Amino acid sequence: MPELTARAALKREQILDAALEAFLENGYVGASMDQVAATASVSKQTVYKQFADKEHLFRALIVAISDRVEDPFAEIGREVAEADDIDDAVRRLADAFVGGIMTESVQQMRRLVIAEAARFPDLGQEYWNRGFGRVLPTLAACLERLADRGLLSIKDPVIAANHLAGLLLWIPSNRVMFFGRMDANSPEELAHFTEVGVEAFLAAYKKK
Amino acid sequence: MPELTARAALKREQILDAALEAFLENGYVGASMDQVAATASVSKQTVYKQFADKEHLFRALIVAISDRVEDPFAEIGREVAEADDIDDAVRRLADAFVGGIMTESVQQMRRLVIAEAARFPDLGQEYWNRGFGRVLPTLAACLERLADRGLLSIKDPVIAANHLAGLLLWIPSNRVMFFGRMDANSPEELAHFTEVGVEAFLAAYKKK
DNA sequence: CGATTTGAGTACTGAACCGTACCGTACCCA
DNA sequence: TGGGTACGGTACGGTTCAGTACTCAAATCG
Repeated sequence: MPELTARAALKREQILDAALEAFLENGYVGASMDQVAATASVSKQTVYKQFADKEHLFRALIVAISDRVEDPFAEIGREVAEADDIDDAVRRLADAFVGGIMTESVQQMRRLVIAEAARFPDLGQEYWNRGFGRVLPTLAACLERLADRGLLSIKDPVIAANHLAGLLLWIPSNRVMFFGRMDANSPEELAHFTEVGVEAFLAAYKKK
Repeated sequence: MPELTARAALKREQILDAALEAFLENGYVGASMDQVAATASVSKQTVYKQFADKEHLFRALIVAISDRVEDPFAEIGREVAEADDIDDAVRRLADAFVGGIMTESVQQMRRLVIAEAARFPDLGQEYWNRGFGRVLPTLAACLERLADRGLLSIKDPVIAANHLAGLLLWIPSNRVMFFGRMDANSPEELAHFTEVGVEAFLAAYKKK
């Protein structure tokens, strides 16, 4: 593992930022290494010193981004798991969930990874595992705890977590994916979809 | 509207078939017109006689495919709407729905359109409207009829239809999108996801 | 301060590809 | 049967782009 100098590490960040921009805008094939180097204010020599070729750059980018996905639900999850008002608890969980995922950057990455999943299936796997694969168990654990406390009625916590995600995200996520624009959902619509999703989840999973 | 000779129409079909294959495999930028012509067993001259350029070919392909989406739920929808056993009715609806959508061709097109939605936002719209936009109202109408007959409890039929779709498709569709392979879901898993999705939908929307 | 490394800028090579042009053949219609 | 059109094959011009090479200035280090 070659230790990078501070300067080299900085350049590397610049290159990855530029690569993110280029790949998001034009896809893997459409993005050019010249464009990346120019946007990064760096020479191609420097790019190719850090990354063997275009494919290595792309892989490094996806891995770096998916690593950066910190789990913002760990805290809200722990907190909500001990709440007493189940309606309010699920609602807060849903707000945090939707707020964290229906973001321009997350949705753009989602589209990019999907678009290249046929070319780089292992990267799709990787991104899935480090992204959703990390927040979903947290969500599931939270729901399981609420079930143990007698507030929800759940057979399979992972399925329940997926159902909550599907109820909340199916509509707005599809819109962004197909319409190609983040503003496919107005904030009011997003709030509405979240609300009716929460209601459906509670109707299905709330302890009677 | 220039009338096409039978021969020209045949060639056109061959070209569109080849274009579908090429674009699915390599995306818009990655697919080459030479490849399309070769796969179609046609000269480039013929390709460019029918389609002004690559973009026109792509647009024509997407429109042709989305037009081809006949509504296979109209019949099953009408039939199920008058059923008496609500559990069985929803289950049959779900089977038809999942069976019709979790198909290799549908999922591949879905990925392609999503991948190019940033480049061709209007095509994403078009595909959405002619695809989901046609089957979803059918589903909603069916659910509404079941609600009118006192078997379901539904506020907004379109939302309910979307919730059913989300419960059924969120997991397997995401798998295909990210894993890049259709066999990301075994038939057993697919059946399981469908079953638990139906159960959750019934728990949420069945008339008590 | 001098020597070595780093990197920006740029030019270059080879390949791929879009769109066009040309040629010779097969088919179609009068 | 003969003239014209459609078409397959192929070659070509122009452009883009990945990856390499080279020059020279600037930063780093002994």
